[in-house]
Amino acid sequence: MSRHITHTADDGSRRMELVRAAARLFRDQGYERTTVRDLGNAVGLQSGSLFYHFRTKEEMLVAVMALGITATTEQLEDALKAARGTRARLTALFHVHLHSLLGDNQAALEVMLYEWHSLSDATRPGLIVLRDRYEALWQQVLEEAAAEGLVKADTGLLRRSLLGSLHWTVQWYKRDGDLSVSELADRMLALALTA
Amino acid sequence: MSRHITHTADDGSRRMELVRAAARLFRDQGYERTTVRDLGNAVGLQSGSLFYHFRTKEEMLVAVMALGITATTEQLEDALKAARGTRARLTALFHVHLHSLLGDNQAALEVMLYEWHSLSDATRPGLIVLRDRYEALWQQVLEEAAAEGLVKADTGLLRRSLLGSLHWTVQWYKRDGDLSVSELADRMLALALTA
DNA sequence: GTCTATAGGTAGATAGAC
DNA sequence: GTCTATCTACCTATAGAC
Repeated sequence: MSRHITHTADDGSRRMELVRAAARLFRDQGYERTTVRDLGNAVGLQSGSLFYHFRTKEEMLVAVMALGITATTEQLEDALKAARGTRARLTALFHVHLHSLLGDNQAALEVMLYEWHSLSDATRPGLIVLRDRYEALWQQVLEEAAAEGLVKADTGLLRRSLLGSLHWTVQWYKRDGDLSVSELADRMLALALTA
Repeated sequence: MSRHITHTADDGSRRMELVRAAARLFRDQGYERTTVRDLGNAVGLQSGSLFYHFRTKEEMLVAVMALGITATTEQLEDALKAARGTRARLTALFHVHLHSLLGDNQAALEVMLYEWHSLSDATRPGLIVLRDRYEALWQQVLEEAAAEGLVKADTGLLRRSLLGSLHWTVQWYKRDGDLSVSELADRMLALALTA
């Protein structure tokens, strides 16, 4: 009765376990190179059994991506509510994003960013909605900051540039180095400030 | 006798034709989803005939990537030589990079940036050398600019942030919009300047 | 829910004729 | 150099037993 449900919430826990395993595999090997046998092994199932939980392999990719962007959006909403003042909200943008991207067991957002071309045309629009909701939070804070002169006024392009900078960190940041994620967030914010 | 040569220069022209077609297909569909039959069709060959020119499909990917980064490096070297003054050299960084990434028939650099995980461990080091040579040019100019107070002093992180911003443009820039590549380069440079 | 077994398709690569 | 033909391997997904 609960087969093939679309939502990504923490239900049956079997499904969620699969999504988390898929996130790590898709990030490390790429979606196409990850086989359903790999996915089964990762959770101790035969490959055929996966299709009780998901209709197709692509449905797993969509679930991973949706998890990545919705979880990050929720974290950002909470952090923004707690932040007092524009400067604190700017800080929240950078910290939440980088921790979601580079923190432990945080593969889902990276998959969301780097596997767009593996999606079919049918599934892309739904994820675009989720992405736009996240970016709208950024846009609001940036406009507020620009009004106070904290950042430059070209906020639309600034949003895209900053998000690009942050997304790219997954390509070079080494967790075992001496730069912590929080330090990195602070230094990247400093680069964006006008003063 | 000239089978399976490694260099990417404009030799036989057949090989180069293949590399250019592969660049477009790899960019549009991704490396894994592009079949050797697709590649053959694109140049009017049967799939088996490709393997006279390249030992493996991956060798084609490496050729595409090497072309993308070396061609861009050469263009940047030329532009930097011609530029008078630090400000002009900064401008060259942004313009060359974005035209190489977003200009007509410029798929190779994008493949270089977004298909790293499709490379085997054996082929990656060679491309890293080429990438580092390109980024070294950026680093030099940024340090020069920082010394003059044109950009912030955290040049290592600045280089990575700016390159991330520029790389990400392929995800949202629309060539048929009203923003030209040159305008975009100028506006992105403006965001990076301290004043 | 998970298993075994396998259908049905397509992938990269090779061999030998021309 | 390119073609035809094909090998071998592996892929996603399904069927039916338990």
